[in-house]
Amino acid sequence: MSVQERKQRERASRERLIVATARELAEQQGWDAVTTRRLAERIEYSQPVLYSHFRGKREIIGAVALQGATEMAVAMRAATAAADGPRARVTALARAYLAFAERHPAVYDALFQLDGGLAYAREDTPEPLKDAFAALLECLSEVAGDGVRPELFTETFWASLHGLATLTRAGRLPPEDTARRTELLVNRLAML
Amino acid sequence: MSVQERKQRERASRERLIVATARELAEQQGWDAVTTRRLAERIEYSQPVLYSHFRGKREIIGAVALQGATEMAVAMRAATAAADGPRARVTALARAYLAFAERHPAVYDALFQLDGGLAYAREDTPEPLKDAFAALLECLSEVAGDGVRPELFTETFWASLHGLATLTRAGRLPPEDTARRTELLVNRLAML
DNA sequence: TCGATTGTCTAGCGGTGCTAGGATCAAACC
DNA sequence: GGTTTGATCCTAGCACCGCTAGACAATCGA
Repeated sequence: MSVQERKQRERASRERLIVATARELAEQQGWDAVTTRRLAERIEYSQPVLYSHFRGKREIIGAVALQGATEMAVAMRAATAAADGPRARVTALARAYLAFAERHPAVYDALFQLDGGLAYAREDTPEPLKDAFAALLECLSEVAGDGVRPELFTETFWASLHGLATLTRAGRLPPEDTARRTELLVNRLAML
Repeated sequence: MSVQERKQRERASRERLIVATARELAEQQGWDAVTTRRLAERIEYSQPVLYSHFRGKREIIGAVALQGATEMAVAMRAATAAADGPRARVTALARAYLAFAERHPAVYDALFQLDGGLAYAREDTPEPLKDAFAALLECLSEVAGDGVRPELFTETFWASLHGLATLTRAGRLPPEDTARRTELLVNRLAML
């Protein structure tokens, strides 16, 4: 029995290696550079091995996205926990969100821009994704304002941050005024 | 001379055909389906002909984006012109923007999601792009509020709409509440 | 009429995601 | 202990991608 268990462990470890390598490659050179050939070479296995762990490239992106969601939730909670009062919390959240997107562009893409084959905003949504949304919700609920469903407010606030993050990174918005735009968003959207 | 002119006309006409066909194909089956081979087949020329008009696929996307920018500017101005008062104008603008993104997803992608090799938010930004932003600016200036640069307000409002549009279309936000989110955005961001 | 130019095509390069089928090797059974 | 069985992994290859070199035909200017 112990032999089988060892093999299972090794298999699980190799799967983690694949995800970590894919993520590393994506952060270094962008997702376009993450080809099955390059990925296979880096983990020192042949291409078909990837397909014994994942259905295809899409699922690998999905795996990176799930990892990223967990980390994002942690980052959001850490940022808000360190802040005092609703206003400071929302500001910290917004800044932390944009910082995460800027510092981990590949993970952010896997989460919100690419197709990782994951279900969002549904009952069968994977737990890490639900939890990342919950982390936003926890902070934003207290500033949603009267008569506005916290979920709806969170979605809207999140979408605004997402727009800022993506347009800035794609060179559609000049990066200098990011802080001022963020401030404007917080001032106007949050009911303090 | 007239022969040369005729040839120039024919060449220009073929270029329009390429852009129109690329756009059509993208609207029907998504940009992934727009391959140089398929595109060449549809216009009934060989692949290299495309490269005598455009440097590559990226430039074709860029051409579709410029077309789209012009149409978007027209659509935004039409929507705001038909509305009475600042509030109605902003609401109309927001709805028209999201409607445009939903009805012309491929054009929207070419404009704001894909790399068409265009410069944004700079001096050398192509005129259609500047004008599309100007169309937003015209409407949003009057609700920017005191002490807020209209350009900065427009960028922020635009980014929020962009976030809503992309997250909704990518299945990250449930589509049912789009109207309510839009309403919330207008109510909070615009100073009426 | 003859070279030069222009326009277009066929064929092919190196790359992509993905898979069929064969080799290898360890565990299980007689 | 030798044989069979099953899991594991790799080589090789498919159809497709963006893009381009080089051959060929048609047209133009002298």
